Amino acid sequence: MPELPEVEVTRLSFASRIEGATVQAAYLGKPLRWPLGCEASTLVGQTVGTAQRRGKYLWLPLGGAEQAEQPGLLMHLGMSGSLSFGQDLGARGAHDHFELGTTKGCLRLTDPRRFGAVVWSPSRDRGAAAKLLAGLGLEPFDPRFDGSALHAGLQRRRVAVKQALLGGQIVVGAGNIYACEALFLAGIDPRTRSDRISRPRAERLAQALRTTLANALALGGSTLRDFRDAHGMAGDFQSQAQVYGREGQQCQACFTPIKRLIQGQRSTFYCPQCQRR
DNA sequence: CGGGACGCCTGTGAGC
DNA sequence: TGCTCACAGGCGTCCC
Repeated sequence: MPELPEVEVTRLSFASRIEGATVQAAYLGKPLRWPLGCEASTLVGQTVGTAQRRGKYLWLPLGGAEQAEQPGLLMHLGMSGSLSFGQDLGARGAHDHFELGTTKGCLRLTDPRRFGAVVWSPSRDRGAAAKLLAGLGLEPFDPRFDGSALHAGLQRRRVAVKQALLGGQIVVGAGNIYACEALFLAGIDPRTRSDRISRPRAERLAQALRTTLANALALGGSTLRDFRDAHGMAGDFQSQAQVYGREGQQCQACFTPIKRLIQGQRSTFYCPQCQRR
């Protein structure tokens, strides 16, 4: 589920409401992808800072104001995770595997498949968080991410361009939906070898990726099944998708049937007419 | 090292 | 109705 737009929509939906709260309790349910890495009691009494996003990770600083190196929780929503935040979230369900009770409300991670994670780290730049964030590519809205940076990154790989986008070593944030959509918007066949993408096409792809992600962000992300922001609001981008999940349906630009293929064990959707090598 | 396959875990929908 | 199977938004790890 959660790609960059969903993670950012989630962050925006609770960050300002939880900021400054004091942690009163922490609950751990079934194991997530990795162990928390500290005792639940370590979190109690900590002050929540400003939630940040890096790629598809959220960083929730704990431990007071503006310390140079404050500890915190690195969170990932995996494939099926979502966060909710509120004063009264109701009874815990079978898929609620982490909760942070605070003076301003309860932050709860619901994640049926448990590919998500909540990991304590002594700081964002050291320990577990640093290790998980190392090697991530540029943020798509970072001014340093432009056609030239994308082109250079693609030149260094020789996988299909779709997989280079998904990998996250060049640019972060695109998952299966938005990688497919951005490639459609840029008119590029997803099977094209990344090092064969010309400079002008890389320029177009960089712009297409930003446009796609910004559009999804504005629509509250994509809700294919269970994505909700921390208020419980569903996203609406899925209704705008041009290729994702539309195998056999007509391309809205040229009426050619959308095709599906498998790349790296994942479905890729594309228009064989609009997208060229 | 780059690249590809695998596995983590649960739910859903299709087909029989 | 009930079973089995394929498949699902991510990504670290293990091989070659």
